[in-house]
Order: sequence, then C-alpha cells, then structure tokens
Amino acid sequence: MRYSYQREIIREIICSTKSHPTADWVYSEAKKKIDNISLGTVYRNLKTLEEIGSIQIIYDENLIRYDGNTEEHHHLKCSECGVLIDTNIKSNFDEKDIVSKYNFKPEKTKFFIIGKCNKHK
Amino acid sequence: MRYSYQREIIREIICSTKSHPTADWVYSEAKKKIDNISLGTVYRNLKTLEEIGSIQIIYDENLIRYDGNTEEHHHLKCSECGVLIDTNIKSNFDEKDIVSKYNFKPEKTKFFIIGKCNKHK
DNA sequence: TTTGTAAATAGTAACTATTCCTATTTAATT
DNA sequence: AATTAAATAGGAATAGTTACTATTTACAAA
Repeated sequence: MRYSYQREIIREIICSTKSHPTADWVYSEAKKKIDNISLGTVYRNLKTLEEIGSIQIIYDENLIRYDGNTEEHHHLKCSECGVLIDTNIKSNFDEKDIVSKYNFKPEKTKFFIIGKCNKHK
Repeated sequence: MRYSYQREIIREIICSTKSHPTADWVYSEAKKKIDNISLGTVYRNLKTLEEIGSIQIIYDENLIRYDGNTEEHHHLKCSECGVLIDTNIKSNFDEKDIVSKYNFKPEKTKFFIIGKCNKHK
C-alpha cells in the first residue's frame, strides 16, 4: 500500500487516545493538522486501517467508534455518561456447550458490561 | 397509553419471529396488514414498545434489530450469513474483580459470540 | 532529475436510516 | 353525539456515511 500522510495522521490520532473516538471526532482532530483534509478521506482511511488491522471498530449501540487497541478485549460502558473503558477480563463460557447445543463454532467474542463508572454510582 | 391498532400489529410481527428483524422489514410486513401504514409510525412504535418493555433493541454491528424476547439473553452471530441466534448461556465474569479493578458497578451484560453457524462451517 | 502511472485526495453530490413536522383521524371520555 | 388529546399518514428534514470525479501525489523506471 502506498504511503499517505493523511492516513498516518488518522492512525496517530486514534492510537494516541483511549477515548474510542467517532469518525467525526477524528475528522475534527485531523483538521487541526491538515486543514483541508476531507471527511471522505477520514472515512476511507478508517476503513483501510481497520482492514489492515491497525485499528479496531467498536459498535457501541448506534455509535461507530474506533480503537487503537487491536488486541481482543472487552468493554465496560457507563449507562450514565457513556464512557467506554477497556478491560482485560477473560470471556469464559462453555464452548463445548455452544458447539453441541447450538451447533455453532465460536471464533471470537464481543462483550459489553453495562453499569456505573466511578463518577456515576 | 391509548390503544393503537398499528402498534398492536407491529408488536405481533416482532413477537412472532425469531429473525430479529430491522425496522424496514417490520415496515414491509406491517404494510401487508395495513396498506397505508407510515414508516414514521413504525419507528415511533418500535421506540414506544421498547420503552414499555414489550420488545428489545439489539445493536448488531451497524444494524438496529428488534427482538420479541425481552429476557436478558445473549446472541451467537454467524460471520458468514449474519444470522443471529438466541442463547440462554450465562455470562460469568468475576464481578468483584470488575468492581475493584475498574471501580465499576456492573448492571447488565450484552454478549455476542461470533463464529460459524451450522450452515457455514 | 524528469516522466509516467496508478493510488490517494479534496470537495461535493448522493444515499440511507431515522427523526421531525403538521394537518387529519381516532380512541376514549363525557 | 360532542369533546379532546393522542396517534397517524405523508412528507420534509437531518445525520452519518458512501460514491463520484477532477486534481494531486507517491513512487518506480528511464
């Protein structure tokens, strides 16, 4: 893939925050560094970066957010303020049970634990 | 709340399928029974039905789907065909660990297990 | 170094899903 | 039957995302 300064800036923006930003936020941050960057460029590169495994997409209810942490990991979501917190909790369910009972072969998991963060309990 | 024939039809459509339909599918099914029903009416009533607890919203990646099963339950999602399968698997994680380590009070969980369904392995 | 080129971009138009608006209709009460 | 507030149909508006196209750019080969 050919180098692109725009793509590099977008990658840096996502990888230097833990706030799981949306495309729009990435766009407004990117504009601070490249004032005429196009929103289409942001969307296209978010897609590309996700495809090559540099970032991850998080579907947070009806919001699409991006995460520089590309490890499989799960999230805590505050029902008050919406903050998304990375965790390293392990998902443990009975894989054999799922295979036999539902005739389904698990590959990966996406878990959300919804509750109250330290600011809102 | 005042009775509405449209709302009742919409509820029946959702509660008589396990396909986790989208608003658009509900709309096209509803039109078979009420030919001039409005899409706005479908959206408004989906929201209302969710608020009064008659149905559940499922955020399936970038798709918003509806579920007549209002129990807390989790889903298997086929990465090939996208089919969503209800499960009664129990989510077990160390709640104490989350409380202490992340200073977060869990209330409910939303789990997706992604993999291959019986048609696609 | 120039030159050729395909890939990437900026800017804008188009599209899709959802919500909003308003005149009309309807459920429920009197 | 008359009243009234809630709900509806139909259409306009909005938001988020993707598509289009002329221009620019990275990079390879001469």
